[in-house]
Amino acid sequence: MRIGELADRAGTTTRTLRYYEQLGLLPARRAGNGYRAYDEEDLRLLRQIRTLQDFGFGLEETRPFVECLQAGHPEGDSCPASLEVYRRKLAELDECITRLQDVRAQVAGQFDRAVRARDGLAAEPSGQAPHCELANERAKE
Amino acid sequence: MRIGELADRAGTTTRTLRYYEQLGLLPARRAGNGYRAYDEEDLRLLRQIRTLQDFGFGLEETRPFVECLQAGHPEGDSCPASLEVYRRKLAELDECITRLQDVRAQVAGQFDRAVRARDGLAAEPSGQAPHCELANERAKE
DNA sequence: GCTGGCGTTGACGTCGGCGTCAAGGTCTAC
DNA sequence: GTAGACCTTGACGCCGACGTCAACGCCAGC
Repeated sequence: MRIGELADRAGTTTRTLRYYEQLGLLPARRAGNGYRAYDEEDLRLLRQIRTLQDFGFGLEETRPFVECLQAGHPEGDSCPASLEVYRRKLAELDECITRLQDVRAQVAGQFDRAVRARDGLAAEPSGQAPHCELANERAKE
Repeated sequence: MRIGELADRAGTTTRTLRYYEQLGLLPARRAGNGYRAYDEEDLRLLRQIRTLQDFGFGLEETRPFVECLQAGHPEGDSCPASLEVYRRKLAELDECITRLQDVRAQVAGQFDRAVRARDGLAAEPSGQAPHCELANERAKE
């Protein structure tokens, strides 16, 4: 199977596949003419990558899963390293969700206050600003 | 007040202030020597921007708030355009949170299945992959 | 006058995950 | 033999919000 067909079957593009190869994530054998040659197993690897990406995993995070499959294990998550990535991701998701809920509450508060102010009902002067950390992390220092 | 002092007082950098000016977000008057000159009102504008940024607003989304203050209103969210941004942001947050919770459930499911498989308990062969849309939106088409 | 600490503009680098173009090679069908 | 559908590598573009460097101007104190 050549690159175009694999891309089509996985619902992605040739550019993406070359990029993955460049990262060493999805290496390809070569045919005599220099064309990349893939097989059904590569399609599995690729699908593993895409599935994880759909979950928000970065490409580097998918690497343990791919290597696990390449090592001959039945599933990409049959290896300890993959499970560890799952654990880290779950923690990350929890933190992210918590932060977003926090932000949502703060924004809703600001919104309500602003609407009440607009309606003439001068509530508390709003005190000080909420000063959160928010979604796309600024919680560096 | 010059750019360095304003940056210090707002806890940001001069590069950031020049960038905001470049966007037309925080224009500066000029002293005779070409130095940017700011006053306390600019500090307010800047704090408004930073507060919203901490909530995850993009710079362009802060523009209505800044313009509202510049127009002389008591608060950045005293104007309809700002309230509209609040509304959009709340909807965006809700969607994002929902999606993340969805992803979290799917990842947790995968994790549990993998752990059970590892422990020898061959549960259902896992059927097909979850195939979600996930956090950083891939839900394009 | 000279050092040091401010300021100025301009331009390139960063991060991820590719898109898009350019200039060519390869293979198949007609 | 030639069109056109594939493939190759290389390189630049994009998004947002700045960081960082270069090369220079301005000003205060010694």
